[in-house]
Amino acid sequence: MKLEELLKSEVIAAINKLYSANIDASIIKIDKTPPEFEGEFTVVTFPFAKVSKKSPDATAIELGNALLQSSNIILKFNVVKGFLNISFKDAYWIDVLINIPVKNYANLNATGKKIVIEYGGPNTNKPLHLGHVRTMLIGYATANILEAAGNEVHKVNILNDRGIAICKSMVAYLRTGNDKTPQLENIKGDHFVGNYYVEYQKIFEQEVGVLAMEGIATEEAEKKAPIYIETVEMLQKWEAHDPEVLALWEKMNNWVYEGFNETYKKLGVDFEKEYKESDYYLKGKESVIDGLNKNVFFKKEDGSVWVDLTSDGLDQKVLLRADGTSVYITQDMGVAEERYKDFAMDKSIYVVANEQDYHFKVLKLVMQKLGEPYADGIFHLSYGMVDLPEGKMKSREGTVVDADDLIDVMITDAKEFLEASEKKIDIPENEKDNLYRQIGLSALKYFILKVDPKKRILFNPKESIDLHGNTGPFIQYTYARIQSIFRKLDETGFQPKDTTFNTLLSDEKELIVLLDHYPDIIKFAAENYSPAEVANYIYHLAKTFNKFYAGHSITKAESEEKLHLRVAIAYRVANVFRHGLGLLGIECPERM
RNA sequence: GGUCCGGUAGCUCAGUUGAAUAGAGCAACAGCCUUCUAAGCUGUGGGUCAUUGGUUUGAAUCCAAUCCGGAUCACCA
Repeated sequence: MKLEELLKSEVIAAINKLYSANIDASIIKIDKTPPEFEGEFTVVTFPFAKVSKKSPDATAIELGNALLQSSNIILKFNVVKGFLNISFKDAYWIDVLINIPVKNYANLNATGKKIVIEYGGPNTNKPLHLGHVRTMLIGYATANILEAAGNEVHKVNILNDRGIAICKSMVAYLRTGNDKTPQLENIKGDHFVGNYYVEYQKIFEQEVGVLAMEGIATEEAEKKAPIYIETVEMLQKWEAHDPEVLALWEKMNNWVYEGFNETYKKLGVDFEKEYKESDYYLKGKESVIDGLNKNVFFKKEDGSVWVDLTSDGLDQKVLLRADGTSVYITQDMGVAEERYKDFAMDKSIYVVANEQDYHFKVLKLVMQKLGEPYADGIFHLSYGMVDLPEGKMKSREGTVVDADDLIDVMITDAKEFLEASEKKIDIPENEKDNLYRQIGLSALKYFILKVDPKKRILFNPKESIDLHGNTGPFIQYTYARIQSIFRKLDETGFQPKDTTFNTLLSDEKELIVLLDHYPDIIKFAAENYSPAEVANYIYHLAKTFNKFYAGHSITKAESEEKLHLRVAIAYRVANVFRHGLGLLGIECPERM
């Protein structure tokens, strides 16, 4: 953005000289010139018409001439309907190009800020699904982007490991499990435990059906089903620290964690620390009592503790039940407190679906009322739900897209595509599986990350994700083409060097202008917590490079100087692909 | 009902601190491989930016109202 700042100050000076008027930098609007017009940057001159007392066109021409006089990097300008399009000298852009570092480009200066970002948040009674995949991909990519933008970032997970749900799996296992284990059955641990959750539902419905035939109303039957009663008892025993129940709970949760870890690894996400709800759900109580003492919470006659948020436009919320046990928000208070002890963060980002918008508003307000130092830094990165063609995913109806299945399908599809293509990929047999994995995952990750997190996603499992157009594989492919050029050049003993380039074609200049933007894109993506910004930029860069590639040869450039110029461009474009895709958690195959 | 989020091409999405003729991809059609990887490139067709009104030199973008979709408003998590 250096150039735009420079241009702004020149505009201010020129307006002052021309019209003896002082204008504020904030009214100057400088855009990237759209491709259909000549120039690289455009100054919008409508706001100056007031001080020039002339038409925007006349003002633009006078301003353009003044800038041409005062600046030594402006080559020429043209005016269209009040828009002043400015072209800079090729020498300027070549200077920009060679000053783009080939290493650590777009790693911005340290901000000194510490950020904790939470994503994942699985329940331990069943395997991960597409919704978790979206959280994890958004969380992981956002963490990378924030880090590149100069922040100290800590990635954490929260495991919802207690409560009625896991007890359902436990009860069903006791009834029908016969001491089986995931190892014996050769099933991934989380799926193994999830199967008993499904089993619970089956038994439950059966028992409710039997009671219904005895003439009991459904609502009542659901509470009288023997397996439900057993589950409630199980939960009570868990809360009473019954050793047998605790042992079973731990055993089954550990199976689940083994399964989860496998999925994290496949997906390429990781965590610095995992918080278990069971470790902290009691700790939130201390904060609640603290709030009572500070008079920011109040106690009702029955002993339950509440916070009144009506003056903030919300309702009254319960923080502690009448029997003194915690509710959902109590444990989030406890975890937040613990997290601050661990990291003393300036900002806490929670990557959680938008169905919890209300919850996080409450959490932030409650922490602010308690005067916690990290309260203002709480930010809910709210993402839209993932829909299927037939509507919302529903575990009860079995329409949930399983994370492991999805990853496998993507990789298999990539494999089938490559095997069916006539192209001979010149890679060793033992590296092929890795390539299929890289491509399949890239299709999945890019598909999810290119969409603004706020928006809902429509996912159609029947149409396997595309590998053409605005996709991850398209960008990988563009990268691989560049690498192929470099391999060819290496064979000829080519040595890159800085020659004195003269002129630029518009396709070349366009690439340099785009490369110059990259650090600003990172900054913008970090400020907006939006991996989609990075994805869209990289796609645009790939598209622009392919246009250039189709029109001009690098290895057979018109001259030695052009060869070196184009190598310098291509090398930096490839670096940005690797860096940008890396932020999204996507790998770059050297050939494909 | 209150609150929040969304509605842009047949489909999936960009564009929303106001700015030129609203852009991509997919799908359809027509071209381009003796030349660095055709997963590519070029072109054609496709739009009441949900609707109406307002602010402005200028509105997909800001404001108001309405319609449609979703979420949420539990001593569930």
